Order: sequence, then structure tokens, then C-alpha cells
Amino acid sequence: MGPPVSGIPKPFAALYCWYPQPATVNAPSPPRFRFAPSPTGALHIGGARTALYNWLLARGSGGALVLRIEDTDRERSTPENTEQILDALRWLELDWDEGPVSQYECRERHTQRLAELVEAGHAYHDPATAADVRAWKKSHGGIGYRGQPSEEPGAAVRLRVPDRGEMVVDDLIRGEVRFANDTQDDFVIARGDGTPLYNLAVAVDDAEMGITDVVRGDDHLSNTPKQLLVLEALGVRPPRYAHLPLLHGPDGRKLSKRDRAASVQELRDLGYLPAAVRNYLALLGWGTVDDETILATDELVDRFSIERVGRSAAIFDERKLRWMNGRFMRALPLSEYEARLADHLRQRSPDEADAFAAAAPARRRAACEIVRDKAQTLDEIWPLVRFLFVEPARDPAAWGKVMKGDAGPALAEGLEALRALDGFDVASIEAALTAAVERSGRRPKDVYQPIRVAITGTTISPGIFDSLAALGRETSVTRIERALAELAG
RNA sequence: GGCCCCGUCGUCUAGUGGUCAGGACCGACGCCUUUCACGCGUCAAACGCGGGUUCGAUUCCCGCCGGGGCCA
Repeated sequence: MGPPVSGIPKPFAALYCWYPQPATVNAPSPPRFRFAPSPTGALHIGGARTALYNWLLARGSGGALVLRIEDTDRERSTPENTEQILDALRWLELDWDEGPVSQYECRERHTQRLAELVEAGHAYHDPATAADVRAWKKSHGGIGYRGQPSEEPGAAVRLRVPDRGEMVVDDLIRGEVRFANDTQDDFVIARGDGTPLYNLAVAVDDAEMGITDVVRGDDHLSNTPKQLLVLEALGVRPPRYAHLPLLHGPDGRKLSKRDRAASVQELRDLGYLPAAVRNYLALLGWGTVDDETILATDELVDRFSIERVGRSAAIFDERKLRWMNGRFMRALPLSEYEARLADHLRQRSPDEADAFAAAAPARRRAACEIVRDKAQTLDEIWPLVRFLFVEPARDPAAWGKVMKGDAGPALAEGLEALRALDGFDVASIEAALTAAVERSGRRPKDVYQPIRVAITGTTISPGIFDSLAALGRETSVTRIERALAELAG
């Protein structure tokens, strides 16, 4: 994607406004869900969870999922931001049936509906400023603001809120939540320049797109009575609503971009698997009946129900995700394990990716085999197996700790045993080394650790027999000889 | 400030008018063991506070406190 041709970015060339045919909307049909992020940056895990829940619900019900980009904020809604969100959803392997639809591109319809509301007397122009409203409320005992229609040019448009009654949000998660109309201001639905505002645009779009179920964050609960009011003025039956509790960071406060692992792309970079992220996110705020924690995605689709979503905010805990990710990694077929690793290396470091790709297939496979039970994330793999692909970098602390005392003689004995071997498979290596250890009367680790440091440069590696076999006789011997030479000199 | 939401181990959660309040992560200890992990086992750990209803409240009601959201 190149820079914009002119100085003015051309936003969302690829995005468009699209409303389904009224027939589709009105006929009794499967439920229609929507995920409606604003493209203000990376997709947060809170947004990711909302997307996931909508997706699970749509897939589990045979319904449709509409992806709507709420890009009416022209300042922050850049094509790059939108692309980031689409990218995050693709990585999470969450697909959608319609869209991405641009809310901004739908503005004509919003304007049209706005005119109808004014025409019908449901809304009116009012030049009052925020300060005016505050003053009015003060002199009226704090009740909801009620303005006077005005012909003044440039006046904002407010929706007329009834003085009596209440709006009841029959929330699938919270139950009935009531908002008294008399405390609700006649709220602004369009700016003085005619730009439709959030609560108008959302209500119109949900209606026009035939959305039957709005599943979104708790932060929208207070907006819901306003949208209900707009819908009522429009004469449209409202969708069902479900408001999810928000996600908080480790500090218990609202999740911030500063928190580690707060966005989907960070999760990807840290080496988590999409399936593990889906599993973790699903369980963050939702509980299974039987306490089952490791769930494949199709099981999530089967089991997920909005009724079992909790009401309280949850804190994102990366440690549990790590554990869960380890479980998914170990369950991966070797071929997929290798493919995931290759992708991850490619994205993290071209050099590492090249070194990995250049190796013989058997060696790549062996590397995966010997680390599979050790790594919890893709990111942890390379440090454990890099000695198979590049010259090991020596860890001075490890060398100093292990290569002393009888390390030299022990290494020499080990080397001798390895040289005497016919084959160089794990079983024969283990047999030979075990025998050598027994013969020498040394403790096993006094032999194995020096070998480990000699071939990997460090004290942390996969099993020593596995490591030697994967490295191969020639390289193993060379590296041990080199270490021996250094110890002697 | 107004309106609204929420409150079970440190974290995610299950749950009931009478339960030893269950599971998972984390933590501690032990086992396994050539390192680090993984795995396995054991242990530790919670119903925010105060009233009320009740024979009995973690569970129902009220208040408070605490956390959060939207609007201003």
C-alpha cells in the first residue's frame, strides 16, 4: 500500500456502504449479528473478545455476522487503522459474512433519516451550546434538558425525549436496565453542519442492516436508551441487546495501550496461537457448565451461550494464556508446528527465518520434535534450538559455571564414547553416554552439562541425547573438540 | 456532578436458602530428571462491610464502601 497520491489521503477506497434488501431484513430469518469497531488503532483484546463472541453466536446459530467499520471520526479513521483491524481479525481466523461496511459511506442515509425525524417533529434544530444546556439544567433542578426549536442557521439537531416514562433495555446479560426519560437530555443527533452523530448513525445502521442482536461492550450501555429513542422515533423495532463487561489490565484499571499484550498484533508477535487466544478470550468473562478449560473452536461454537456470560469486569492475565497456549502448541501436528514456527521466525527476524529455512527438512523436523514439549509460545522455541541452525553464541556465565574442575576429562570421555558409536540415533547415544558415565563413576550431570555447553553454548537446551542426535555426529564432535581445545589452552 | 453497571481465592470462574464453597492459572512443596521446561501429586488461597428477611444467608432486600462506564 503506497502513500496517497495527493496530499489528501483517500480514505477507504475499498470500503462502501451496503444495506441488505428490505426483504432480507424483514422476513423471519436467522439472527444477524454485527461487530462494529472504530478504526482508531490496533484491535484491543477487549474488541477481539467482542468480535469473537459475535462470531461464536453467529456461527452457532446459523446467523450472519456483519462487519461494520465505524469510521465517522475522520481524524482518527485512517486506512491504516482499518487495515490493522481487518488484519487482526484475519489472524484470529474470525471471518464475517457481510462487509466491511463503512459507516461514513452510509452518511447519506443517516442524513435522510435525520431529515425525516425533523420533518416529523421528533427532532429539532437548537443552537444551545453545552454551556447553555448546563445553565438550563441548573435552573431547572437538574432534569433533562429540553430546548426550543430554532431557525437559526448552524444549529445542532436534538432528538425530542419524552418527559415521562422510561426506556427499558432488556439486556440478555444484565436483565432489565431502566433509564428514566425525565433525566435524559434532548440529546444531539447531528452537528450544526449536518454531520450525523454516533447515536443516530448506529441506530440507523442497525435498523437498516437488519441487525437482530447487538452484542457489544458495556461502555455502550448508557448509549442504548438513546438509540432506543431514535429507533422509536424512526418507528423501528429494536434489536436484542447484550452488553459485555469490560476488560481490565493487570492493575485492575481499564485496559490501556500501555499494557503488555493489549492488542491482537502484540499477542501474535509474542508467539501465541490464534486458537489458544480464542479459547482464552472465550473463557474470559464466560464460564462453562462443567469447568472444561481447554476447548477447540468448534466446541466453543457448540457450547457458547450469551446467558452464561458473567456480569463483572475481567482482568486479562497473560500467564494463563501462556499456559493455555502451551497446551495448544503441544497438541499441534508436527508439520503444522513447523509451519507456525517458520511463519513466526519470518515475522520476527529475517536472519533467523533464513537460517531455519536453509536447514535440511529432517533437521527442521527434529528441532520441532525435541522442543515441542518445552515451549509455551512460538517465541520461546528459537533460543532452545538455534544451536541446530547457527553457530552457538557462548553464554559466558554458563561456560564459567560448567567448564571447570573435571569438565575437561569428562568431556574427553564423552567424546570418546560418541566417536566409538556406529550409528548416531538417540537410543545409541544414550546407551553409550550412560555407559561412559557409569565407567567413570562421575555424576551424570558432570558429564552431560559440559557436553551441553560445548554443543549449545548454554546450559538450557532440549534433552542432551535428543540434542546430540539432532545436531548430528560430525558437528557434535567438532564442537566438543573445540571446547576441549579451549579448555586445554 | 447526573445517570447506569459491577463486587466468590492474587487472577479467570463454578455454585447453592443448609456445600468440607468446586475447577483452572499463578504460588509453595514434592515426584520425574542430564539443564530448563513439560508432566504428575500435595498444599495454601475467596463469598467487600453493615443492617434486615429467615430456624439458617455467600445466595433474597436495603444502605454503605470500593471498582468501572456513559454523559456533562
